[in-house]
Amino acid sequence: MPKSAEKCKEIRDDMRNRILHESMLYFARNGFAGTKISDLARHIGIGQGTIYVYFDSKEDLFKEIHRMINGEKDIARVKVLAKLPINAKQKIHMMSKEIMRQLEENESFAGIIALNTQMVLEEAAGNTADTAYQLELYRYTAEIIEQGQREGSVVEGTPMKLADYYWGVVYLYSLKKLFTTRYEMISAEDLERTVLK
Amino acid sequence: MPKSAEKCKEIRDDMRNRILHESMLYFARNGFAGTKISDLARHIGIGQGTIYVYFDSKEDLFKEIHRMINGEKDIARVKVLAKLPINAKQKIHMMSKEIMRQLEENESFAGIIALNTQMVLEEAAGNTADTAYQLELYRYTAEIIEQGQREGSVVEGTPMKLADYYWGVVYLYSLKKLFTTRYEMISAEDLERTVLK
Amino acid sequence: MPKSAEKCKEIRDDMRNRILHESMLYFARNGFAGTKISDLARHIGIGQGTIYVYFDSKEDLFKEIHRMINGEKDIARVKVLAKLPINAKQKIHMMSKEIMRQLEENESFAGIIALNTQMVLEEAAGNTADTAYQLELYRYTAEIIEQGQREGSVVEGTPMKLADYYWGVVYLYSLKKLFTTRYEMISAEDLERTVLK
Amino acid sequence: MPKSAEKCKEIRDDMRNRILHESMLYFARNGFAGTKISDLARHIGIGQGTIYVYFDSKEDLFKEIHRMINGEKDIARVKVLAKLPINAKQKIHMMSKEIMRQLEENESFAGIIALNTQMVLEEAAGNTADTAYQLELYRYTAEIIEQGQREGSVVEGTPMKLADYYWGVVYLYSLKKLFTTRYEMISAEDLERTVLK
DNA sequence: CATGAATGAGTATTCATTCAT
DNA sequence: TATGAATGAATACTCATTCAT
Repeated sequence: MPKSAEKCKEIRDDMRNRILHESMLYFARNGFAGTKISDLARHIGIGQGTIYVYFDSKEDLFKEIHRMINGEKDIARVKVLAKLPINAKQKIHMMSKEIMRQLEENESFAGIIALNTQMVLEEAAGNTADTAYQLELYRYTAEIIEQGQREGSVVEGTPMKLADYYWGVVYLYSLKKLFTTRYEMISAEDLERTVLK
Repeated sequence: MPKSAEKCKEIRDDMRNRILHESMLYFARNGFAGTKISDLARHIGIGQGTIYVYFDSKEDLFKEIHRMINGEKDIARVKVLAKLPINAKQKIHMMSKEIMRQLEENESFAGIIALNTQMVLEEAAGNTADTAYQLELYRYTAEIIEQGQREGSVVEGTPMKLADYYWGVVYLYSLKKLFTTRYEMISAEDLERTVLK
Repeated sequence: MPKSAEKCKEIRDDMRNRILHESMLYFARNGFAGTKISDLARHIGIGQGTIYVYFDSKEDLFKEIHRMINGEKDIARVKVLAKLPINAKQKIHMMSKEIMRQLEENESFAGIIALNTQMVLEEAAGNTADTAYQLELYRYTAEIIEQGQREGSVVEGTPMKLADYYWGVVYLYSLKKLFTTRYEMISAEDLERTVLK
Repeated sequence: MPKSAEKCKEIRDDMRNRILHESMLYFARNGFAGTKISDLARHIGIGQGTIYVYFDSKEDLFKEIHRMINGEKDIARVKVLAKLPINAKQKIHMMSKEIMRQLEENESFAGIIALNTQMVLEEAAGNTADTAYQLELYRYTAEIIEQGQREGSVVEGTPMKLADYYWGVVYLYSLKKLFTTRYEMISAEDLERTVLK
């Protein structure tokens, strides 16, 4: 019965993605050690056992979340941006606008950023494969910054340091979004000021 | 022959402070859930039981750390700064220099900032008493920012939002200091750019 | 396929009662401090964790055992007895026969009496709610004794003191039943002699 | 310096006896497992370490208490009583009076009886040496009971069972004395009724 | 000797994981 | 497949014992 098999696969994928998605925010908020499977399951609204139908272990789930995050193509945008034949200031404008929009509209964005940055911070021994993505993102940003420095629109300093600073602030407001309800979001201009003169 | 009561008290106070201090950095690095008493004790170089001689529970220890942090008087400096008869730009210069210096030299500073900000982020139901301190620090900073806006040296925006942004960046680099060894610290100028025109 | 809710509830109730029952005898024999959860679990034939699925703590389990004991309705029998239109001597005969029979046949009876009396003995600060039950049992016994004194079949003395004495002896032989294997049980007549002329 | 050595020994003995004595009541009340060395030391009013100057371990202390109890000569009295050329009823009268007096006046008596009986109840594996004493006491009492049965003043039944019953009641009121403050003591006559017609 | 701070083996409790239904 | 009751390894906490003062 190919039809039902397909349907089945679809249902499975739906559940898997639901767990993956809901878990991401939960882990981002509570950290790995601070997340209990029982709490997570209740939060998702499924039985504890169900998680183990789709993932081998808590750690496996966590890794899969990271794999999913890294699969996201928001990197592509920055990559494209870096290659465009416009000046750095404009690139930074566009990038900052886009980031603030995502942070506002896309519920998952904050989680993705938070988990990603936490991973980089922790430098979990040898997780080079995962952090590679982050570095790539930073590298493209640094390229833009370097261009800006040549053009005189960006402040002096190691480009990588400045890229790191820029994304650090994005991380900061991802945390705020994840944890608090009452806060005033900074503007794209505030964000840009990390690097622009 | 009973031990001299004074000596005893002194020994107790020393050990208590030692635990409190060493634990702060450990908690800041690993989080509450991620900290095992056995590891913590080994890290401090004492027996597990010793921790329970001085604190009722892991949670109690964590609370006492926060109480200690809040007892710190770095607030006083900002308070004083806010009242000085100089312009806001200078105040922000001084404050930023001081912060970066502390971050560089004082091992505990990063831990204090990190734990404090995490606490604020979590705003765990009714922790109003504890977060009050943070707000005070923010309030004085906001005052300086307001002054700067009147003087034309500080960008537009809600003063509290900008103060929050400023200290957010300090938090960011406290995390870097706590978690990573290889990173380039931003300069006082980079920090100032969050609020200065 | 979710387990049927009914079935679940039933399973849970069964296990809870099993733990409650088996623990009662164990606590009665070994006391609260003398009972290790690990031993208790092995004795019941379940995992240690299972106990914590049904009870919050060792202390909670102990309290629930007492609550269960107090819920027993052996009191009802004495209450009924006290109201019957027969003479006190007969009442005491019947009651004593019944008690000795229970002690012989019902494995739990000794445990119930032992825990109950221990509770009364300890009068743990403010346990008034729990000891109330015991007092009720004593009160009805005292009523019978008073009747017997009017009828001339019961010895002189404060009725409550004599009721206390009577049940004290029941406690005594509950302990023997719980702790020793080689002993000669007293007869209903021996028991009656505590109060009958 | 023989003088000071003597003095020293005396001081040592005083402390040892103090610990032994105070511990007896504490153990009788709380049981072995329920007694913490720290609580016991505070109760006696000495440092925890001091106990270990005089006793090897908690268990050693417990054993020494039993050794002390068994060294008591109240047995002698019953032994003498058993041999006197008077009738059993009188012997039982005298014994009961004496027991109730001790229970009233001698603070330690209740503790001695309680610990002793608990030991017998627990039949601590192979503690035959210790329980032997108890059995001796019971044997003499059983002799008196047997005499009483021949004389017609004592009820029928295995003499050892009746002796056990008699001393069981003494144990019962030792417990009351140890644990409660508000209770009415039974009279010597009440006690006698366990065995007398 | 007397003390009480420090300790770690022992005990209570939690939580990721398994498995019968 | 989905469930949640059961589990025991991991973790928090206690307490008998040691030892420097």
